[in-house]
Amino acid sequence: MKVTPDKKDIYEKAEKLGNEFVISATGTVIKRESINKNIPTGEIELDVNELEILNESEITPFVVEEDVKATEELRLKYRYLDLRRKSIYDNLILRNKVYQVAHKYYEKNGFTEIETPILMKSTPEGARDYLVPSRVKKGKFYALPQSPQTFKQILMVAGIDRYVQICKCFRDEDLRADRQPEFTQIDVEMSFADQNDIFRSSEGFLKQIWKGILGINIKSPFRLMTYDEAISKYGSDKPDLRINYMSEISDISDEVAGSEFRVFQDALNTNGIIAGIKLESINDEDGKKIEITRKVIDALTDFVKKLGFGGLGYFKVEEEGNLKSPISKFLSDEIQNSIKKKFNAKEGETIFVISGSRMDTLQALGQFRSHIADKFNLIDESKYEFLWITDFPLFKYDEEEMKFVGEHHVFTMPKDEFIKNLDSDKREEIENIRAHCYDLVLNGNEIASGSIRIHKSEIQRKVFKIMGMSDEEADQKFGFLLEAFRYGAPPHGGIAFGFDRIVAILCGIKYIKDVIAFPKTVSAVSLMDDSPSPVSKQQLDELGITLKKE
RNA sequence: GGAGCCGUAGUUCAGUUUGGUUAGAACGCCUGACUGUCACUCAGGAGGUCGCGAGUUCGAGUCUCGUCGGUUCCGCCA
Repeated sequence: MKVTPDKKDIYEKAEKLGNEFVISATGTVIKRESINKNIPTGEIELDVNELEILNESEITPFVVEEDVKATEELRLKYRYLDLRRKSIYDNLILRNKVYQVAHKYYEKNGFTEIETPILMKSTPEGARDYLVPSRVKKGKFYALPQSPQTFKQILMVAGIDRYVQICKCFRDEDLRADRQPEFTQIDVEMSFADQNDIFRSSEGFLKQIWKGILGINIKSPFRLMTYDEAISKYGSDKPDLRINYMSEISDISDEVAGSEFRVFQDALNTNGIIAGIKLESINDEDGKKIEITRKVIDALTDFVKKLGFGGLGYFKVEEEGNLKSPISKFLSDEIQNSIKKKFNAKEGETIFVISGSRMDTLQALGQFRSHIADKFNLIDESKYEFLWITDFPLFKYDEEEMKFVGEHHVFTMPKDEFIKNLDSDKREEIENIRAHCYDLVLNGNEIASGSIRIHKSEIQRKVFKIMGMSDEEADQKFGFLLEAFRYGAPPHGGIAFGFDRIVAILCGIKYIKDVIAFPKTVSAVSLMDDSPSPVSKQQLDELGITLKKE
């Protein structure tokens, strides 16, 4: 804008303008005398002949600028100011585009969007529910849905054979950078669908998103990996396949079985394993070789110690293929050679080894892999690595509660060959049951999860029974679903996408708060409107609620 | 429930290791100068419950304990 002092009234008004004022200016667009190519409108300006201040702004609690300096706390309290920043605004615009792709894609493929209730029955399985007291039925409560799971299954029974909904889900659990107490899912369910039908449909959806929003053609079908393979090779059920210069995990229990090394013997004697992962020779940004020094090893040892391991074994492969390691003196040449062979280890590479119970060891190596990848920048950020993880266990044994709990959710169909194990009372046979259950992983993030569902009440009852739920209990909690299955329920299955996480990845950010207009803090508080908040005694009385004194 | 980090002008931070005079800087804000700025510049100025509460001490922003808030991770999240 150009305002010269000869236009006295306007000049004086313009002098009063401050940051975040809302104004209306009228004038002639003219070419700038001094062109500034750094700003979009840098070649023109407005020669103002009318200026009106529509609304003034007080001094803002923080300066609204792209490179924001304020803490997250302040930004959340004054969310409307933070949302004025282009980067946050752009995230919401992108989010909107993903909604539109979802509506169009599923509409085009014959899906019907149907809303399911927000006030529903509390289901005790899974996450903690957010509860809503009933005024009319005092002492009774609704729950906010953890997901519309039971309703969408009922819709299948009702003959709505393709359902979709972009819906809010609520889980009263502790939060993380990628977890909010309320979050958005794209919830999908199809009748007469097998796993492949769900996969093809979901891949088509994600292709549309990536094409429409990033202009990237992603390849499909996506890679498949069973849960067991993911755990044994990557120590995680959501491996990040963008990591370079690191080998898969190898179990070397057989190779070192004959060694005298106490730590290894202890692991084997307690039914554990010895496993490791290899770091290839790597360079820093200047192309200089990164040495795995004593200092580096010490830091990595601290890392595995924090995970509950006694220590970290390592072998540095030197020239002529010798293994340099504090523990090589315990290992015969033969054993050392077989380790080298197992990892196909070459000069300049380092093999890291830990031992313990199988699952703990593999998962620790999985975390170790991510940790190294972060530390040495081994992640190829240009890639989008989609991966289906399939064949999850149906149950896992909860040592604390001394009972089986659903690994995915309780409505998941076991794979055919394991149906007979539902009648077993052996822990191992129950744990071996694999389910028609799948997660979609992108760059190490779980972005969707689903399963083929149980559509027969007798199988559902068996599953409930294994989880320690009697028929009476099952009827009380899920009777409506079991009953529905008695009236010709079609086979069905579905998936739910983590909408916030997908949008965050598309925006290239790690934290889902910045793709949500009004997010909550890690203690589930909304700093802007200060919720949750106390309510009046009258409100509580109407609900028949008395607060306990602390 | 557990662990780590953070909390000092309006804002972002330094100062805390090793307690010691009047708690500093930058940006922002206010006043003035400047007829071409666009991270303006220049001169001047205001602005502090060092999150809160106890304790130790002659003396606490600094040490101890507790507490509140933010954040990251573990547990948890069918």
